[in-house]
Amino acid sequence: MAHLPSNVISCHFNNKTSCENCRLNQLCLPISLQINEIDKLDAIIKRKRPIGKGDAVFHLGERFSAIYAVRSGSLKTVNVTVDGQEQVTGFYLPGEIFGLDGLGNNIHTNSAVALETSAICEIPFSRLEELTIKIPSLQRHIFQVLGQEIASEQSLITHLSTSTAEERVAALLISISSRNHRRQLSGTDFRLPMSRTDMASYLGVTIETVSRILSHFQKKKLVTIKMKDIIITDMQALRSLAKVS
Amino acid sequence: MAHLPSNVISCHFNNKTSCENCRLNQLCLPISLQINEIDKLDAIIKRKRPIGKGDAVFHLGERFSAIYAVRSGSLKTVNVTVDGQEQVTGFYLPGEIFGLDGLGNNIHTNSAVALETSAICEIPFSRLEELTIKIPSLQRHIFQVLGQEIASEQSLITHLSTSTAEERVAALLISISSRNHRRQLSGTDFRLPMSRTDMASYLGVTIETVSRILSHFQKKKLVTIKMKDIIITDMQALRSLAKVS
DNA sequence: CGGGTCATTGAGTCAGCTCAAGGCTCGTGG
DNA sequence: CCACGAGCCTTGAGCTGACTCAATGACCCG
Repeated sequence: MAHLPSNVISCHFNNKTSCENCRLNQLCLPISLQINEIDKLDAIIKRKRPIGKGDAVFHLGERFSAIYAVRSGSLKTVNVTVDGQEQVTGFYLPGEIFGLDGLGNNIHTNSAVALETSAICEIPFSRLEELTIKIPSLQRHIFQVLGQEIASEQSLITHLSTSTAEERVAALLISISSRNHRRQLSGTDFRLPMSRTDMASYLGVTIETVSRILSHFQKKKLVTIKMKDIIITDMQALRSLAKVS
Repeated sequence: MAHLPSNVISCHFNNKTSCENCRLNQLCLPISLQINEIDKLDAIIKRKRPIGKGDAVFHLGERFSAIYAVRSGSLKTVNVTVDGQEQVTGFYLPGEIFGLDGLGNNIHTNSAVALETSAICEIPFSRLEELTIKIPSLQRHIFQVLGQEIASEQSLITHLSTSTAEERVAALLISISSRNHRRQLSGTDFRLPMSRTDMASYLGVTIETVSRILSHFQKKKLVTIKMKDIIITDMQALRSLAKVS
C-alpha cells in the first residue's frame, strides 16, 4: 500500500478506497450486496479527487451521465428559476446519492455544488444499468433510492405548502440531526454545512427570517447556536415544533 | 367470456383492451417497446373495473405492491400531515403513472383518490422488475419515469418556495393545459378535473385565494371561467405570469 | 324544488417580506 | 501577532400579500 502524502486534502483522498472498506457501505449503494457483487460495483465507480468549496460536480444543462455518492463533506443542488434566481433544492451528506435530477430527460436540471471540501464517488449510469440487470438486488436497491428521493421530495412539498417559517427551520435542523445520527455521529451537537442564505433558499423564506427564528429558538432554550455550530438542547420540543413525530 | 352489463360504468370497461391498441401507448409505459415486448408487458397488467369519484386506488400506509397508469379520468394523490390535514401532492391525467410514492420503503405514503370516474391499469411491481431484467429498454424507461417524477417534484418545490399565489395558479393552469395538449386535446379549452379545494391544497394557498385569483385572471381577460370549465384566452400572458418559458 | 356542497366576494389581521443599519468572524498581509 | 476588510449574520421598523372569518351566491342531485 503506497504511503499517503500528509497534507489535509490528500489524506482524505485515497484511490485505493473501495466500497468494501468504506465506512459508509451500510448507508450507500452496497447495502444490499454480497461481497463479490460489491467488487463488481466497485469496478465501475470512479473516485474523484476531492473538490473544494464552491466547486461544481455538474452544472445545470449538462448531459446526464452518472449518479454520485457523497464520500465526505457535503453538497447542495441548485436550480435557477426563470427570472435568474438561485434556488437550493437539496442538501447531501456522506452516504447519500445525488444527481438523480438528470434521469428524467438526460439533462441535469440542477447544478451540484460543494458546501465544503468534499470527496465524491462517480457511478456512470449506463454501466450501473448493465450491472443492475445482472444483480437484481442492486436493481431493487436503485429503485428504492429513487423511491426515497421521491418520498423525501414529497414530504418537502407538503412542508413548503403547509408549514410556517418556524416549522420549516425546525424541520431542517431535525433532518440534519437525524442524518448525522444515522452516520453514528452526534445528533445533538454538530456543524451546519450550509450558509444562512442556502438554508433560506431551501426553505423558501428570507435570510432575515431564518436568522430571527434561530435567535428565537435560542431564546426559548431549544438550541445553542454559534454561527454554524449548533447544539440541540431540547430535541423533544424542537421535534414537536417541526411537526415530526 | 361473460357478457358485460350495459350500464354506464361498464361501457367504459373492456377487459380486452391491451397496451397495443390503447390510445395512450405513445405516452405510457409501452412507448419504448417493440410489439412482442408490449405483449409481455400486457400480460402482467391488470385492468381494473372503473372506479368512482372519491374512491381510492390505494391508501396511505398500505403495502406497496404495484404502480398504476391512468387509462381515463383523473386522480389526485393525498398526504395527511402530522396534524391531520389533507394535502394534495399530485394530479394524474390519462397516460400518466402514479403510485411511485411507495417505492422507497414499500409503504404508500399517500392515498390515491379518483377525481371522477376513472379507469386505471395496475402493474404489479415485482412482475415489472422481473420483466425489466429481460427488457433493458423497459428498465431504462422505468428509470426515466422515476426521473421525471423527481424532476417534476423538484420544479414544484422551486415553485412553492419562490412563487406568489398568482404565479402558482397560473402555473397549474399551464401545466394542465400542456398535459392536455400532449394527449391531442385542446390546450386552451378544457375542464379542470379538481375542485378549488384540491387546487388550493396542492398549491399551498387557501381556497379563497385561488378563487380571487381566478376571478382576477378573468378580469384581466386571460381566461374565461365557468366553475370547472376554463378557456385560456391569452396563453402568452398566462405563461409569462406562470414564469414558464 | 329544496338542501347541501362548492365557489365567490368583502373586511380586517398578521406572518413574513423589504429596506436599512450595525456587529461578528475569519483570512490575509504587514 | 495584530489590524483590516469583505462577507456573513443579526436586529429593527414599517409594509403588504395572503390568511381568517363571515356572508352570500351558484350549482347539482335526489
